[in-house]
Amino acid sequence: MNKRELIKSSFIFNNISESALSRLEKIVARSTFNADSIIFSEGEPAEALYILDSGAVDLIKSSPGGREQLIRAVGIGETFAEAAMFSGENYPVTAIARERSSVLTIRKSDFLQFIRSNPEVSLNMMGAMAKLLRHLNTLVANISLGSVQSRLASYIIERAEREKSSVLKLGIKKRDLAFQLGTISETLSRNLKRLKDNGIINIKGNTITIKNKSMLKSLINK
Amino acid sequence: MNKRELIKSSFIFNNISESALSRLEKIVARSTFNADSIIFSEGEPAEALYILDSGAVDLIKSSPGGREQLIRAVGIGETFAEAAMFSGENYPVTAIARERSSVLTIRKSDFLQFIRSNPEVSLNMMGAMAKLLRHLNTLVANISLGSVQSRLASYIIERAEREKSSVLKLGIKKRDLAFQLGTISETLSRNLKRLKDNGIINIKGNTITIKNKSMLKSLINK
DNA sequence: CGTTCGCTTGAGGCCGTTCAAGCGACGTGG
DNA sequence: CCACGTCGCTTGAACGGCCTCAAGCGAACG
Repeated sequence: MNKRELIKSSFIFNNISESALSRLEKIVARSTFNADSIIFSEGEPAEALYILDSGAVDLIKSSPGGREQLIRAVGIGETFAEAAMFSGENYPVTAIARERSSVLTIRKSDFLQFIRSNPEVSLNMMGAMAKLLRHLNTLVANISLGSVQSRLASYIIERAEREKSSVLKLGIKKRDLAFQLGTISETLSRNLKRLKDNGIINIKGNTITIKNKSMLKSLINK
Repeated sequence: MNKRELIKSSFIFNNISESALSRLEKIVARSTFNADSIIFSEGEPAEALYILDSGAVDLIKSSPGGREQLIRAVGIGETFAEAAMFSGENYPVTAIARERSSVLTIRKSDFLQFIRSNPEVSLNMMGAMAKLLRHLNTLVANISLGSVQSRLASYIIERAEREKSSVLKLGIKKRDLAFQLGTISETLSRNLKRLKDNGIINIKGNTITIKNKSMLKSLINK
């Protein structure tokens, strides 16, 4: 997509005026990252706000021991590194491009100056941050209160409802799904088997078929 | 504290103009909650922004099974229910007054209208939300990547550094500390014992003395 | 002096991890 | 075209962390 179109289609610059859009174009840069490359690392000085154009970006936290936790899978048109704009000096997470990805960047000082004269962008920004807060709230609850079984159930239900189908083609490796659920492939494998053994779903290769949606729903938060 | 003073001392209305302060006074109400009473519940329609005046308020998520996870212990002068102002219709968490607490409330519509004409408040609000995002990021990491031992170690280190002392008077029941660390009193008890047995800390009643700070630090994120 | 409260300690069990092995699909080179 | 490697996934065995349930114990208090 061309830069102008992309800016307009992003959540935070939605419905922006033409004149503001022109000013924005001057302070927005585009850059590209290869699969598995790091866009920024936790603890680095924060310099820019990012908007995902194409590809896939994960925000993760990692422990000294090498374990990782997915914080957010960034959607296309979404911003990331919002918190770095308004508090602290460093990025709180690491951003990794999972596939070859194109992003827009706005330098922190440029962005802060820009929103001063565009209060409607502030409102959008607060909307975006509020959504994130909600996301993180439920993430905390999912991790601490729910089992892998429960997180897997919500994942399947959520995707089924989004795609309005009871047949899901995963589209990602099970290893990556496990990571997204905060576990490892062995554990995911065992949990899928359990759901299958209980007659709740069917699995064939990379495809899951929901056989008993209400039982699946009843497993959430257990 | 009187209302005017309190508003001025809160983070998001810091350095506000006199005229704005006068307008604020008209839309701010004060209310009081007894210990262990619920201020609002997760899922309820969100009607107001809150500022903690005095007392102690916890924001929690609970599971159908009755388990709870502390999301945030609200500090005095801090706002809560920010996310409810800018996204969605419902509160994402439950707010409980742990002691008798006094809070200021601003109705959602009043607040949204107010910030439109006070862009500096928007900036403060974004600062507050950004801090929260950071807090939640580290909370997720702590819960999912670290053990109870690790969370306990960070808690002790953090308090010791804040209070600039290697002797800590807990000031809360161990049961509540356990909850704050996302565990239960038995597990906390065992972990304190382990630290003591390893010569890292000393415990006498409600007081912890750090004997080996570097070893304690090395346990964080393990 | 007995009850209650907060805390500790023990026994047992569950969930999820690690380590290790097996297995089918697939591709490549002999 | 087959043999052999790799890759993604599954399955088993063992282990460990944390929870539950239950009991014990000292301090505070009526």
